[in-house]
Amino acid sequence: MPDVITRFAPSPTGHLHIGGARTALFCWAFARAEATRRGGDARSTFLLRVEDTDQARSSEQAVAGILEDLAWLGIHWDEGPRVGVAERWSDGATKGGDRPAIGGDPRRVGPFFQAQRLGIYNQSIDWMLERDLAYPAFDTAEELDAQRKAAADRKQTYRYKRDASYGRAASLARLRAGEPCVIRFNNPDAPVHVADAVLGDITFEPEHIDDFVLRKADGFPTYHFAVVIDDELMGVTHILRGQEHLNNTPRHVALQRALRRTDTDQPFRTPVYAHLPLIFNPDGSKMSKRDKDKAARDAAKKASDLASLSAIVAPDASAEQFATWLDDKRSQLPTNALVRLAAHLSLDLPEIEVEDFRASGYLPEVLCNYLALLGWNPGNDLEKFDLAFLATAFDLDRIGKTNSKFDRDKLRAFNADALRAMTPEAFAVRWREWAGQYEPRLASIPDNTLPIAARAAAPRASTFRDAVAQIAFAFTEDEALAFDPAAVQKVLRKGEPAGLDTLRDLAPAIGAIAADAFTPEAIDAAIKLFAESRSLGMGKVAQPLRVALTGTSVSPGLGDVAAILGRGRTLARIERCLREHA
RNA sequence: GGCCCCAUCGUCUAGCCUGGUCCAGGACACUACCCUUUCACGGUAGCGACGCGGGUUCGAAUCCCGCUGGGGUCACCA
Repeated sequence: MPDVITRFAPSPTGHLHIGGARTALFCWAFARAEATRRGGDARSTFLLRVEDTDQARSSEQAVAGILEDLAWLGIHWDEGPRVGVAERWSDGATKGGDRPAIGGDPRRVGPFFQAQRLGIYNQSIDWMLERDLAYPAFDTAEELDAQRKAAADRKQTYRYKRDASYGRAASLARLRAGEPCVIRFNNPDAPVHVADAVLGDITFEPEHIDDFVLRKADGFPTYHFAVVIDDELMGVTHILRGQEHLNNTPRHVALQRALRRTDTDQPFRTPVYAHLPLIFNPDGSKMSKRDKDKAARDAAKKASDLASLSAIVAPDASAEQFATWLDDKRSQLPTNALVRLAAHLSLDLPEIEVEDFRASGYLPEVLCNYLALLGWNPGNDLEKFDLAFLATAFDLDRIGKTNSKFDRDKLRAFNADALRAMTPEAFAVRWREWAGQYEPRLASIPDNTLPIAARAAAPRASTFRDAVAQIAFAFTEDEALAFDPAAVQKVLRKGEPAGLDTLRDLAPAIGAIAADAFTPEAIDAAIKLFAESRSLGMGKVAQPLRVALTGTSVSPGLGDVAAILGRGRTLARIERCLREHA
């Protein structure tokens, strides 16, 4: 059976978008599952190609970020840029030591950066030029704009088409003379049928397909041209991509029909296309980086002191930039400025890119699981599954046609379930690993205490970031702990006996536990014993202690809280509470 | 606006191809109750959808047509 070859072809103009991650996931899963279904000697190849033909917007930094995000998700490519990645998944945590590489070029179809393949594209351009399948065009941007505007004024659709008066010989001469120009496709007037594995057969009439540009004036190929050449040369058999590309497909198919390989003279093959439904925000808008600006802007406008906010964003954004940003919905703040502003406003920025979900403390396997459910399902009630399952069960015929809205609540619920399913020890390992990059405060919790913190936080957290918030009391200096006035009034002052008095009586019982026996179980037992000995309800005893240790009336279990703090800090906080509220 | 795609609970969806087993199943969210030292977790129950109108048929969520609605796309961006 023939091999199955899929590809993910991101444009390195920014971070990996969540929609792109899903496309990559589907491409990866399909190659694996389809090769297995074909059986025999069918191999699967998932390749990664970087479409960096936009010189102005592409960056090496973006490439690195995208590769890193894909690797983090566990979507490993067989061919493509070679990078070292940490091995994950087997035991849930990152392994130290060896960093196996992923990527490479065993079939010698690279390079995988389009900017390094200009010679390849130009060979085909020359081939087409010779046969009048392509031709140079010398229109300026202004001329084209004017023509488009004129067409719009006449309420007509603009379509670039070479007419009979075109002077081919003269144009080729100008091209040879080095005059700047683009190369356009001499598109034959024929209808194009696209057989889409998801959407079915679609016909595009020739009057809607124009003589689009193949090579830009800067010598770089356009997306349409590079994608067709590379998919052929790299042997791609199945193209899975977002539905926004559906209207591009007839161009690609028309090109495939016109082209032959310059090495073997074989005609280009048309791969199987599968256009994926799109993913939107809950309100139906496009998920875009601007959503982060919008959230921050809305919060900033509600804040009272705009001048101080302006100071927060400096030096990443000037005061003028900030002022502009506040009023202009389209303007964007540098990421660093945005992040600091959000932190200052205690605002959670909406996650849009994979990096955002990572920073928030989602598990990569959960993100993949949730993403897989957006536009695909196994056909039954099964919702929780892993990459290994996808690699066998994924198929094109179960991809949906309808666009979906990204439901962050459901993702959070899935992540919360996964966190709760972990042992405290496993949770602690991955929590620590995450915190190394995103939450330095967790370093203050010693290794032997972290599982206790994990156990305390896990049932109350949807993400690692949430989990940190659950033990935030531990990050405050004992003498700096803030007491919630309402809690003090209700828990410490009111009642008979008053909570403060109960706390004073309870303190020695806690203090009686030795430092090396200061475990959650021992602490809970001491509290319970004390309550029983005084014939007091647990609430009467526990709540005053809770306020003393955390400053609030809401927290994880007291045994855990006290154990996280340790004997010394626990007693110090009780002592301070009694002193401050006497 | 032209072209193209889509249409089941608030959301993600199963069912549709191969009409009857669907007064439509699951998940998230929401509500109530139970558990409980707070908050959670957990448990139980509940609320909640076939966009509208025509056909075809003994029978339609399922097939056909129209309408409406939503989305995509119309670059020397990808």
